[in-house]
Amino acid sequence: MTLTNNTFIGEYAYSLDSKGRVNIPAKFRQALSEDNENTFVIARGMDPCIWVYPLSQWKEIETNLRSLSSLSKIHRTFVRNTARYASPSTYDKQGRITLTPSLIEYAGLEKDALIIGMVSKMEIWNPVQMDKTDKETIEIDPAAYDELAEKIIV
Amino acid sequence: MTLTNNTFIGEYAYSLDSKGRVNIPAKFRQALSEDNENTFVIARGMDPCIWVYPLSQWKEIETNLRSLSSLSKIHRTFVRNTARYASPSTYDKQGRITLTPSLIEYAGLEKDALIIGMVSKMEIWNPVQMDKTDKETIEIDPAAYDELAEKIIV
DNA sequence: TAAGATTATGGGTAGTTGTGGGTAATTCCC
DNA sequence: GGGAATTACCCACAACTACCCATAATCTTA
Repeated sequence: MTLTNNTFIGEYAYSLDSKGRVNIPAKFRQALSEDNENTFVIARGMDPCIWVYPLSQWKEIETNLRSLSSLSKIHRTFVRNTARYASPSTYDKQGRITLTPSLIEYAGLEKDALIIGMVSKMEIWNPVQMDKTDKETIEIDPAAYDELAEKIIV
Repeated sequence: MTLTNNTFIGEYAYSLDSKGRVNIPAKFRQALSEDNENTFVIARGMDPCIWVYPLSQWKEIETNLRSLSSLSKIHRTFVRNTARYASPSTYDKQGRITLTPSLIEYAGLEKDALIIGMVSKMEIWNPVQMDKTDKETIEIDPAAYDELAEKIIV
């Protein structure tokens, strides 16, 4: 059963091998539309994890980045911080993508990798780090949730 | 895997050899469209680094520079500073371009060279200088940065 | 439940990439 | 115009990466 194109939900536990490869859940691969050419773009997440975009999604981000002028220091910095750690990765015959050493280090990945569907993209976490972040998040400001409630219906 | 034509993302650590040559990442070379004739234009960056444009991209910049009137002192200065240190460089069979001594000095390059994809162009940094600039960036106006982040959904 | 298909994980190999250095051609200067 | 210095082009090697195959575990289907 395939959900909407390029939409990812659910959580999967995989392992990172000695060559820096992780499996992409079969369901996620099936959800990828043809124009992605079996390719994702991996990048630094805002949290200590790796963000994985379908190629088509990333291209939209690139288009937006192109519209920023390098005369502005803030724009330059933003483009640099966004593009710098990003890297395309096509999955192999077995459905694995290769992560860069830089991103593996950033996310603190070791043997285990937790893959989480984030609807338009996915995240790769060290399970230990995920636990830690979960506990911190419990103390989220209720007022902030009220603000969110106005933007989104669940 | 090739992304969009003339689009550069990711970070690569290379070395500058005794002849002033640096490698262009293979992925970047593959992204170059045919009409660039294996040629880049190197120029002074706004930050202490070297900007490397695909030839076709540089030609667009030239067109834009033409539209600036020399009646304005700011325009004159901008055109002069931009054009003055710019120089075309075709990569050799091994994929390396030769940098000019003037630009090497401007960017403070020594043995190590950090190449950063900036979507429409790339930057060459001395890694030490990049670290320093990174730290300064923390003091960037967070409000302005957040505003950008809202315009561009990553 | 059994057989077949799919999925997750490990490892081998050939081709590509990054780096150093050598030689011929060109440019520059006296 | 001749010599020195610089530049452009070529070759070689080591390290790495992408691609391939193999196997075990899991899921699907008849």
